[in-house]
Amino acid sequence: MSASIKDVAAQAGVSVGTVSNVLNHPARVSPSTVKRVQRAIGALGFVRNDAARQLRAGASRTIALIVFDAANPFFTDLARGAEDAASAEGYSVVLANTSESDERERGYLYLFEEQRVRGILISPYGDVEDRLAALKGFGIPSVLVDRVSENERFSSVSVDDIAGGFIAVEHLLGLGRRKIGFVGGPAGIPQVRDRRQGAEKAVSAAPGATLDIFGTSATTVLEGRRVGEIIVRMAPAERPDALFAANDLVALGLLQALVVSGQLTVPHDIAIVGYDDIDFATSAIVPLTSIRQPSALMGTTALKLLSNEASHPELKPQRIVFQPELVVRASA
Amino acid sequence: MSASIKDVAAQAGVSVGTVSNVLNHPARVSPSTVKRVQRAIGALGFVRNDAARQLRAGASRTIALIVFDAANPFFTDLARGAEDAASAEGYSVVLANTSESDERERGYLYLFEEQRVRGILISPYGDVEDRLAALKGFGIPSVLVDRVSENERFSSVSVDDIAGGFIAVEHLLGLGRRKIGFVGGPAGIPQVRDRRQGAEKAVSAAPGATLDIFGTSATTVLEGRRVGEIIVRMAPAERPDALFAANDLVALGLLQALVVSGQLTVPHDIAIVGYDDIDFATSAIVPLTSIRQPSALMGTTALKLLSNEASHPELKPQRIVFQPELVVRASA
DNA sequence: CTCGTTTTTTGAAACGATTCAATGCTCTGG
DNA sequence: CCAGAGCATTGAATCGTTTCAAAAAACGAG
Repeated sequence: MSASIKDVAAQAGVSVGTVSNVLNHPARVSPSTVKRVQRAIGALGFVRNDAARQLRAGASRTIALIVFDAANPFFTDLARGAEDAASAEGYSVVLANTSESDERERGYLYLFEEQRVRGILISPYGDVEDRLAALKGFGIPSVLVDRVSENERFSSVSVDDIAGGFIAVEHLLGLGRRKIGFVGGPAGIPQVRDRRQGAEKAVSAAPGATLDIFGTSATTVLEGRRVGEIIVRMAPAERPDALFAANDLVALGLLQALVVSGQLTVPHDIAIVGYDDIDFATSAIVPLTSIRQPSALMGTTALKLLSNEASHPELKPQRIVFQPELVVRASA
Repeated sequence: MSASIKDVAAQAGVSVGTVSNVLNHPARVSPSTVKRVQRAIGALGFVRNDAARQLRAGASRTIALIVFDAANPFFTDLARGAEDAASAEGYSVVLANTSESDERERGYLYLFEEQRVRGILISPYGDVEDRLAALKGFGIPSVLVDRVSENERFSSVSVDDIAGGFIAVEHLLGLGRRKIGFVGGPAGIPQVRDRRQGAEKAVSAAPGATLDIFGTSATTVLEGRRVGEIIVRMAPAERPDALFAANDLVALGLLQALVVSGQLTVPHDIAIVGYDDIDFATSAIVPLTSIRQPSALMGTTALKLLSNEASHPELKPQRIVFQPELVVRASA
């Protein structure tokens, strides 16, 4: 259908080898030939067939980024960071969204193995480390983002979520709150687990403070709203006076439910702290106090790590941990 | 590095042709052989090399979705719709974000041509129709989303933005507002142009009503905030009493600026209507009145159209237009 | 047991690029 | 004028699949 390197060679009156050299090693070819070949390329509208190139050369210039919630601004920020770094290094990033589905996550890993991508940036949802290890064996490295590798098998770029949970709840305790609620789930997700653990640590250091757990099936606005409605209906004596949400989406959902109820005000009756400090946190009904992660920087860093490992497979996995930061606004 | 079809053939004691048949036309192969080959595949951890497959077979099973702002929830919703439809039809969707850059948009188009994707779903930012037409000539069809084709060259799935702009401003006029401001840009983007045009239509039908234009360099929260600060500083007599924002991100930015100033309340002093009805509109400081687009449905529809054209290239371009819907909340 | 038919399997030829040893040039110094 | 060095170019081999004509095997009917 479209022109091949052979057509270009014929048009320019040279051999296919020369055309390939113009494409890949222009210095090896005389300037006049380069010009002639480029004219032919332009005339025919020739575009390299990446499949053929990859088949022969072995490796592609594409990096896959797999996230479990592409709608979460934290991940879109992270993706932007990764893309910026990628285009600087000559890679392209394609994004895959698994929508919190183990099955889709496996599906995309399989697809990217078929495509022999140069590397994988992943914020894992399910249990995929064994799978990633197998891929590494076949020459496809991965870097985990927003999660550390269970046994140091992979490089990772993450944030100290335990510290994040700790400073969030410490802030609430500092405001005099004692009956803290943690809202988030599923419990299996490391981010959720760590943030909760940090919260527990802070609570156990404060005499008289308690931590109630409100589980969610996903960290979304919808689930936050659902839990918020439950909290609104609780007896005043049992109700928490502060909530720490596993991320800002959940926090926004909680906020909505409380405000809509008309019975509870934030932060007076219930203070709320979120996590991620997404753009929308600022423009919430009650601007959200949140824990900031350097999302774009994490993306950039992860991509650089990956690109490094792609060219030097013998490198030892590196673990990079950023520190989170409390951003105080109106909600707590 | 990884096992090839040849290794599988050797392991199973059959020819490569048979292995290929097991993979692609299992019915042609005897059940016992199928089983033997599958065992070999499992034992070796064989995964098809997509580059080789594509090279020989010509077409891939990947569809590209190119958007200019992946952080905009409207596009993530649309992407989700497209992905759902894609997995139902056996395609995979990879997402590319051009971040409102002509250059990146061209770069991704080139990449996807190199990769010979099966089709392209694009919400164009720059002027790319000629480029897309060339791709179509090479057997790569495209469908435009959230934008119609200038001269019916491509199928498109869009919303009647003129109608959307009209009902937004009509609503503001119905509230008694007369000094309307339109906030959005760049003016070249069709979505912005049409919404503004609809606004103008509504204003010109209302005696005594005026429309001021406040340009932005992008439809982002940041730009909305910038314009909001300008509006706060305007002399009361000159200030609009209602704002229609080109999308919800801009509207949220405006809202932030007005609320932060402490001098103007929404909707009392200034009413605001946004566009897209993103999830976060509900949880805004002042819940946002907005124009809803059926984003996920648009994604699904676009993908089906594309898949159709991929298998029947002779089909005439189709234009599907959805009607927008006013969602009234507190801000107007 | 043979012949014809149907089903299963084979193996070589693509696909379009890259690579690299071999060849063809053009100079330069002696 | 020639040998030798240094560039520029060539063209065949290769990557891992799919495809398809042809061979082989299996089966049934006579």
